[in-house]
Amino acid sequence: MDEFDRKILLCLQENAADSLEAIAARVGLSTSPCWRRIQKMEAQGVIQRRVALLDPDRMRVGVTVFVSVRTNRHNADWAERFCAAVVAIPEVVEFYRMSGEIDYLLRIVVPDIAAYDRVYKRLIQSVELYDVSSAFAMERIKYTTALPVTYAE
Amino acid sequence: MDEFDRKILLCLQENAADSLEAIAARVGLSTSPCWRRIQKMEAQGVIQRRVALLDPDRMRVGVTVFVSVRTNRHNADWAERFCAAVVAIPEVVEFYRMSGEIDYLLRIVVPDIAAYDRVYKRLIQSVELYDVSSAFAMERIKYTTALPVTYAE
DNA sequence: CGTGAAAACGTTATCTC
DNA sequence: GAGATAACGTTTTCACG
Repeated sequence: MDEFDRKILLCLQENAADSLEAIAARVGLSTSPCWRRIQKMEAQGVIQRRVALLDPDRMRVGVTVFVSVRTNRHNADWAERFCAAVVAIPEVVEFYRMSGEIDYLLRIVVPDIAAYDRVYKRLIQSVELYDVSSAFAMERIKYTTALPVTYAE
Repeated sequence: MDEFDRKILLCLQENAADSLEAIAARVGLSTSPCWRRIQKMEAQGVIQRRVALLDPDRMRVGVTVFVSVRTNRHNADWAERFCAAVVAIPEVVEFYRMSGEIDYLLRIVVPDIAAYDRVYKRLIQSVELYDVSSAFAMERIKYTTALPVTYAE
């Protein structure tokens, strides 16, 4: 991956609605090679897909909660049921298995604390959990879907 | 916002590359009213923008680290300098001011632990921090940019 | 890689019912 | 809201330098 590809990815990560012509102009290529590069990166799976980003406040999910989960049930069957239950909750937008003290970390978006409580109850009744702790975000200072392009080979 | 709008948003959050015709067919409208609804939601700012999502592994940023920051400097000047420094780091993809024990939470993406250490050093030399603790994600079980549409009015 | 051009396709806008 | 249509722009493919 060369400088041109990296520039194309920077553009597409910022704004995927731009025309091919506009992208080509910005990266310093003509449309044909620019188009060929985008096709190649889509075929390779570097570019996974294009999505629309919505305004959380206007969608009434302005409250972000990070939920740390600890378990005492370290077996595959439990993990499978827990993961399936969490993935099915639409308010859970991120879900990681962690190293260290905390076993799982969830990011949840809801309109208010009452709505969070309903999600929390759904969570704890899905499977047995050892410890669940919630931390509320007061302010979203940075949120980007754009990955750094500097490490790509 | 009615059921049609919500269905349109579900589609666009999944795949913004689909043609208007395909979206209209899926939500059960003809192209004209579907197009008008999308235009309206873009004008209102409900739909913020369209972006390309890249594969983290192929971009060599497969390692996700959550960094919890505590400070003893609770003044506006410090906060401004800290936020400006963090926002400028491309590896930081999410950055929240939190309630409770932790003052700030960052999500950082890097290729490996050595690269994380370089970001960590950049972070701690930017401003004085009371406590910084890192938690590594072992597995990304769910990650979506799609907000739940059920709360929108 | 670049240019240029043609065909195919999708979008936008308008109008009628 | 549906459906039709026309103008317009973009995407895609191609041949050639």
